[in-house]
Amino acid sequence: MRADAQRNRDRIVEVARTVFRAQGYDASLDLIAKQAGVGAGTLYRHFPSRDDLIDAVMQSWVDGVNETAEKALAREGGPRDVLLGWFEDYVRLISVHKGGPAKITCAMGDDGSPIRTKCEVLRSAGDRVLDRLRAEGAVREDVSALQVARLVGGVATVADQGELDVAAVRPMLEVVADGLLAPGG
Amino acid sequence: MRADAQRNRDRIVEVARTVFRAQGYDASLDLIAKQAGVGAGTLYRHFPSRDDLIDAVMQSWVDGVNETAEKALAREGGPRDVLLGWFEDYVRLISVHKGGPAKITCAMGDDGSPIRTKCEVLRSAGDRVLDRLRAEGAVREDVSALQVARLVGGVATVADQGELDVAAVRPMLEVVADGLLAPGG
DNA sequence: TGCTAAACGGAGACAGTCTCCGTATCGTTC
DNA sequence: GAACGATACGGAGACTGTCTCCGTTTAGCA
Repeated sequence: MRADAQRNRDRIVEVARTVFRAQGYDASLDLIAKQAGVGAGTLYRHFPSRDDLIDAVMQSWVDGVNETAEKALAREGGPRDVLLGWFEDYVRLISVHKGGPAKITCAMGDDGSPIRTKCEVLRSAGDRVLDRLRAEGAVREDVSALQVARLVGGVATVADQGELDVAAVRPMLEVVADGLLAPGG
Repeated sequence: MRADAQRNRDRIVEVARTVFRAQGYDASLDLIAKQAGVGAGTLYRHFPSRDDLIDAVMQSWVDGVNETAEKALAREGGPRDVLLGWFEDYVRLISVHKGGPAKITCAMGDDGSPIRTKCEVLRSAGDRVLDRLRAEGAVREDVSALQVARLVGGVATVADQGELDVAAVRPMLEVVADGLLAPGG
């Protein structure tokens, strides 16, 4: 890639990050282009669709995910605490940007999504946490990690769109956690 | 209201119902106006915001909700079956239109929402089901009916946006049900 | 220094939202 | 049944956002 192209691309992503954070993922792309000091054509050449831009914005964020999963695994306490801790972190992670929970949860399991790679990181992090708990026999076997991600993602989506605070989210996560710890069937 | 105004209003709602069902709640309002044979001004006078129109479209649908709750209460079987039956019906009810789950779940608990009245019907139906199960001591007390509605609504939202089928939704609802039946705390 | 492939950028086509205001219609009153 | 005021209509058009096309510019190589 030519040096000027790289420069422009970087600037677009940087501007998009701030704008998305402030206005959500449906902010005007032309505005982002203008703020980045490039033409609309340049933005669309680098990022043919909105999702492609979102994917780029999320790149740095991904690193935090794995770190968080490690933290969850290292947590003291019983399975319920580990699970709840991870759920809360997970919700926080995917809620960094407004509209994020819906975007991510929706893309999860959709192999054609432009943000697929980001979802995989999240999923494999979730897998690690669940696998450990399953190894301890603490969590029911008949629910896949993908379904857990969707459940918790659903809670996060509702919280995000309804602008609920942490206190309102916690009890819902408890229900999900208890449902997973219960024998089920 | 003048007779011609009433006629136009009715036609707009009828057209909107079909268009929303086919294209989702973000269909073009100008198109709906055109199909109803009225000017854009007429549509916007009757329904200042999109949500006002959605509210009107949902009116007939509300009647089905109470009926469904009665059905759930009359269901044979233990608390788990009653709960799961209601959850599945609930998801089906709010998923009649594409985008419905997010719209409804989001408005739930928001007193200023134009579709507030519709949500209340749903909530009171859910309350009746939960109250009966609580009276039997089958369901934990520390989770409100609103939170249950949000949990199940979250599942429905994810299913709607990710176009999941019933088979994928069922296990998630089971987790929620088991979480509610579990002692918790 | 000159050349060419690569990249730029912004005008403009298109689509959707929403308002404004001149025009038409209803229904009431005499 | 004619006249009138309140009510409602409708569509042009201002505005905003998306996305493309193509003439112009520039980086990087020889």
